[in-house]
Amino acid sequence: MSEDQSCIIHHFSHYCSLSKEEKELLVTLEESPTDIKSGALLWEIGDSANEFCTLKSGWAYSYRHLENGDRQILEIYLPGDIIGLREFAFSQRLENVRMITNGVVCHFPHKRLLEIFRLSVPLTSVMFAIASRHQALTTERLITLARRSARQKTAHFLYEMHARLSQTNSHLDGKFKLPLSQEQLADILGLSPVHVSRTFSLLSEEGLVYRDRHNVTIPNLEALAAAGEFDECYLNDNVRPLFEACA
Amino acid sequence: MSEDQSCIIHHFSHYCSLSKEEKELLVTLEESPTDIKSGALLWEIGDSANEFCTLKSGWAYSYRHLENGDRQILEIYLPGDIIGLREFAFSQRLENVRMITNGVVCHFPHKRLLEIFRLSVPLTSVMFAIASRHQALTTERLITLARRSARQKTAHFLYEMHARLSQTNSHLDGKFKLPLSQEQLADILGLSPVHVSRTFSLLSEEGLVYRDRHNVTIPNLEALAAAGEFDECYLNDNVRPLFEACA
DNA sequence: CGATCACTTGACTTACGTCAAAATCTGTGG
DNA sequence: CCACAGATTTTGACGTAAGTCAAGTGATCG
Repeated sequence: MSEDQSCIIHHFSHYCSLSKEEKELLVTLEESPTDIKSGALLWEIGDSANEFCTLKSGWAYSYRHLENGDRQILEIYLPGDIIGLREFAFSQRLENVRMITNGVVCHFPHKRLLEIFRLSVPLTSVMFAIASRHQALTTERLITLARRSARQKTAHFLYEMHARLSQTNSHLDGKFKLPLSQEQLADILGLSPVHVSRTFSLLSEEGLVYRDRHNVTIPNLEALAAAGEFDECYLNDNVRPLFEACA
Repeated sequence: MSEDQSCIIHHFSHYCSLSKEEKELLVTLEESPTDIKSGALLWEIGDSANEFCTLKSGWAYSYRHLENGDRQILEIYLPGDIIGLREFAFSQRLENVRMITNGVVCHFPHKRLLEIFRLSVPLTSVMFAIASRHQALTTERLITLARRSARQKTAHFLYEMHARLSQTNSHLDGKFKLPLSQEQLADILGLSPVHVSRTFSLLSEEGLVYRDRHNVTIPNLEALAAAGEFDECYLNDNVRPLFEACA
């Protein structure tokens, strides 16, 4: 596998420029890529947790069921993301993970992370930075879910997806494919499916978001960011150069 | 400063037994303890982020303001907690942090963390484990805030506080001091202050929680856990031994 | 002993949920 | 190319948890 094809290297390079050795170390995390079908489970709550996955292609999501049968989707994973970081401290899975589309994942055991710790301070720092960025993302979503209106939640989510996709796919230009049903959107946003439908209608009337099946068009990104009170800071802008760590 | 007084060592020991050298390394993180008054800001959003704090004593909380003036409290910090992990990847603070009570904090620069990365794989693992446990906590709160009723939110929060306090203070036995106003509770739980008041009345009528000023009494912990749909897993039970890392 | 602050209680409003029916899309086989 | 079945999505009527406003009741403190 060439380094250029590795989306994990692409992901890491975002934080810090990497030496050849570090790249080689990372490439080993993406051995044995496995095809996986849309709708398939990667793992379930309670499964033993001793590995991470990198998502080479496709979308996935993690979720939990509540006692009343509601489902909360916790995270949407996009190509290049690492799945399962959350459970490094635990012996069991704390959440279910399921593929949204067909995709390819690579498994690597937690032990490999310890090797990284041993071999490269820069990569360790990047892993830590990724975890902390992840945390920032979750926090932002927490604020949105706890406090904001359906309109703001939806705008915020769509803007976030666009922003995250832009990172790897530079010329989206306000258009992207969102392979999620409204029921799934409801489970992400903490709304009912019918209210998601109404909210999309509203956003469309306002000219903020047009949607045809799974194709989303955002004519004015700034307007949508404003509608969702989206705070740029937490995603990219201030990602720390970490040059001290890498130098 | 003796090692026995160090609450950071106590905190870390929870994850993994530490060698003498590692303890010494940790103790250096708690140099220069600083008194800090109730209500004082540790930092504000936008401040440059180049250090963590350990909280030796007292309570603190992090928060953000929304555009409509609402405030969301993101995290309550208890003695032994590390504040500011979230911002390791960022150059600026993403949230405000304020003391709830008088307390003592110790500052240590991000660079020290890189030293830890360099010097000790076990400590690096523990740092990572702490970050991942933190993430688990935030995720659980996200689910609660997004999906559950005021009664469940309140029960969940109180149970969580009790559980976290029990970790360092073994014989609480259902009684503890909660130095938070109902307005602050509202800002944590995503409710209005008046609804917090009503919810406490309800919990009290149900015999689940009694409260006199800032003193909370929980006669039946299991009943409260059930009311809040509290899932033990995510806090302690499954914290990974990490022996492989330490051995 | 007022003055200020935190909490409680009640009346009314609102955003979102629920239920159920209608409309639309998707795919399959004839 | 059409017909039909099963999902999704939309629309409408109605219910409810929690918000808002405002007045009242305690605490705490100079």
